[in-house]
Amino acid sequence: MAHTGSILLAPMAKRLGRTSALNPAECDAVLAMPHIVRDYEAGQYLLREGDRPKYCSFMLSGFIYRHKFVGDGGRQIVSIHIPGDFIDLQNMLLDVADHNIQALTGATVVQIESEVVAAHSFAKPAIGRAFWRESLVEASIFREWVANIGRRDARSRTAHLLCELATRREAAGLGARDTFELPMTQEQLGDALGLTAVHVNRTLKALHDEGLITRSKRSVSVANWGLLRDAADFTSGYLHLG
Amino acid sequence: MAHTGSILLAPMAKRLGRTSALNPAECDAVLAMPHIVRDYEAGQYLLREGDRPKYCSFMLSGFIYRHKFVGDGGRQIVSIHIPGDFIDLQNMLLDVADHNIQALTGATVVQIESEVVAAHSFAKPAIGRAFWRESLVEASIFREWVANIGRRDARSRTAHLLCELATRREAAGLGARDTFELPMTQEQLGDALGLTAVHVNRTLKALHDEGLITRSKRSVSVANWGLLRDAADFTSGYLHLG
DNA sequence: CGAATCGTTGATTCAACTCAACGCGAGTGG
DNA sequence: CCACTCGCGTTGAGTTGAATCAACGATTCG
Repeated sequence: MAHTGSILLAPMAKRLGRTSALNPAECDAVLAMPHIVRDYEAGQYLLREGDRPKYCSFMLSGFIYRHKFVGDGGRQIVSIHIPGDFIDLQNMLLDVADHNIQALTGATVVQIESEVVAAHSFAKPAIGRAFWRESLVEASIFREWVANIGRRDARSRTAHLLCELATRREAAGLGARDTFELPMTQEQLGDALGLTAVHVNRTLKALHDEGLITRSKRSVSVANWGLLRDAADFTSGYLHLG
Repeated sequence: MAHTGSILLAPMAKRLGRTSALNPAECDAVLAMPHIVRDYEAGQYLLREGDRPKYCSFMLSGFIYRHKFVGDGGRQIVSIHIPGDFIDLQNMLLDVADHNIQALTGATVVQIESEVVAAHSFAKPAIGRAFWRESLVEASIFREWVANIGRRDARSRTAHLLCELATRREAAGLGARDTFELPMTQEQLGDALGLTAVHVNRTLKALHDEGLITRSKRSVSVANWGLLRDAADFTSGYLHLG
């Protein structure tokens, strides 16, 4: 179902306007982009490595993650997405997907044809800058993940992921950073952190015992932001929020 | 010294045309971009975290790498660049640099003001697509590095880096992939791989003893591409070369 | 020749992995 | 309504891949 001027694109326009100023005409152009809305079930794939993506997706609700498989059967989660994130701007100008995109929970996204995004981007430079910037911020997050996985120990690495998600959630207007739902299994956290599920369990327990976080089922609360941030060696500059 | 239509931009136009078709007018526009040429000495910084970059750089010769420092004094190299690579497209639309850029060897780059690149990108969409695409390919490489560091052991991880550099060198027209200069210290290789210098030494020795590579001083030769590729779990898809 | 940097190797330690068992809650079906 | 399964979390015991610590070679360069 294609819409025009749908209210469903308002969150996307808001996100683009978060760090890139859009004037009313540009904002209207974004809101008028033809799109479809899709719901995914937990575990469902949005895209698989080797596919030729046609759409750019923007998240309205749920959790979605992207991952790559490696030769020995393991896999690495390379990013975790929350409402307000774009999911495959990176595939927009690339023919073949180099990784998988999968719903972590039930999730709703709006999808816009890649060529429509490109057309708008080059028709109105402010829109193009906003989209391009989003893809550059994502690259910055990848760099931080490389550093996080390559050079921090399990405790610091795990704390860093929690700090990042808390900060991104807050920036997306999804609530304060001191309590948030994290519906990932410890297996999935391990795949994101380059650790085993068992070690994630022990690490979370240690963070809990130190009084940095509290846990219940699948949600995490930050008990002491300052201590967690220090443990994580976290600074938010790489998120380019400001 | 600003130039117009300089022969120095020919490699850049060639690179942009490698995967994105540019017609003669677009190609001329690229060649006419005002730019300066700069030489850096080994170890010199092109940009530091926290700086506000003004230029986009394209490499003509040498090796340049980008890295981040972490809290405990360690650092992580997040990318290694060879002639024909763009170095800070990612900083083009971001105000503050989130990492350091440093010359690994003596290096020559052409620098173009970020705003000039942006202006050309939006004036001629084919040029914009080519630049944007370059930044997306770089993001894809970051994703592979996350997976490489997070989920492969030292042997496979090290072999993977060698395969990547060999493949990128060949794609850049710098020579066959079976022998190439790698002027990095083992300390630097460790910082790129998330390993210690000592363990890099042992790992390279093991790859040598297995007959996968040969070494002399600071250069590496691939002795058996098939075996090295298998050890590395390497496939070139993520480089988006074709 | 001396100093400095980098590479090499051995001995030891440790962080994270592996293997294994058990607990627990949510479904599910007899 | 209970027994069963299944997925996930938790914990312990033992192993291992990589780090650490330390010493010594090799090369370059002033």
